[in-house]
Amino acid sequence: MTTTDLLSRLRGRDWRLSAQRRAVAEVLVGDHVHLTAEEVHELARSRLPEISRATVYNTLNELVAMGELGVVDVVDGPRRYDPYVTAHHDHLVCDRCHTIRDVPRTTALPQVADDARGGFLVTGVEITYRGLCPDCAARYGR
Amino acid sequence: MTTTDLLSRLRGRDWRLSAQRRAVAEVLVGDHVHLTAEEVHELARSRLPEISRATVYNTLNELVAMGELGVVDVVDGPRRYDPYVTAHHDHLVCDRCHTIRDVPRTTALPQVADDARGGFLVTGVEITYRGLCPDCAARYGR
DNA sequence: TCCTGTATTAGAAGAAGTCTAACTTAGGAA
DNA sequence: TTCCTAAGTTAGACTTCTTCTAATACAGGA
Repeated sequence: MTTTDLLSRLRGRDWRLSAQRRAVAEVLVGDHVHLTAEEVHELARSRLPEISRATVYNTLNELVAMGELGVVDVVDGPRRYDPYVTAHHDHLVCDRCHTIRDVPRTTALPQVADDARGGFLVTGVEITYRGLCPDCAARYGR
Repeated sequence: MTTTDLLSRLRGRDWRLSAQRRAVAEVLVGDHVHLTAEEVHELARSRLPEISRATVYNTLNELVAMGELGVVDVVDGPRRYDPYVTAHHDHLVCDRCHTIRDVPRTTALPQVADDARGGFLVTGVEITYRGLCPDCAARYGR
């Protein structure tokens, strides 16, 4: 297993690693983690009780801008942050409880036909599968 | 051209078509329209000045639940509503100005591998291409 | 040590959407 | 007609999530 975690990647960056930023980065560990800002704050607080909400948001936004953190939008509810940016993957989202599951991207990357692109510069593709997670499917689905 | 517009589709439904609901539906016309709730309210107001925000939101939510209206989430900024639900298509979203462009879905539908699905019931797939629209690419891109 | 720019903080403010309670309306029953 | 009921509408309060602001703290270089 050679996945480089967020914290080690950040050491190689020209980015001041304060105690607060470290606390945020330490919490964003694992390949299948999709935390809300609130959850990150909660967890970071257990390492550094005085860390503020604004700092958590600032840090998350910076990490996203640096490309070190992904964002998953589940339509309902708050944004989720995904530290697993080292391999392309897609998301299964439960329409009921908003659980997210990672799925490897096996299909060939979809392409936009040249004539449909109309001058648009395409830099990325997101595939989101929607449906019901096992729990919600058992409870409400068929 | 045989695209059935939203309003005609609604006539075939068991759904009371009040003046307010009609105003909302009349505004959601066209195959490449992605309005925010605020924009729908604004336009509906020009037909029915006393229509309230709550009614616009209620109506939009009902139409979405009925499957007669699509939702596009652009991560930043408000949700957009897309009356073009009669043909599968995907979206190109500008990361800077949040413009949306429809693209026909030409690729085969991506599939989730059985072993990655893990009991998840998949009901739909959304493909979102991200990048810069022509205007923003000219201004900021390379 | 001083200086400068970056980070952090609490709390206010903003944006988007939902909820509440009162009011209106339409249609059916008596 | 008059009454009744259920559905629809309304203004405005409220929630939730995120960003902004202004004050303060801090770190590293001159």
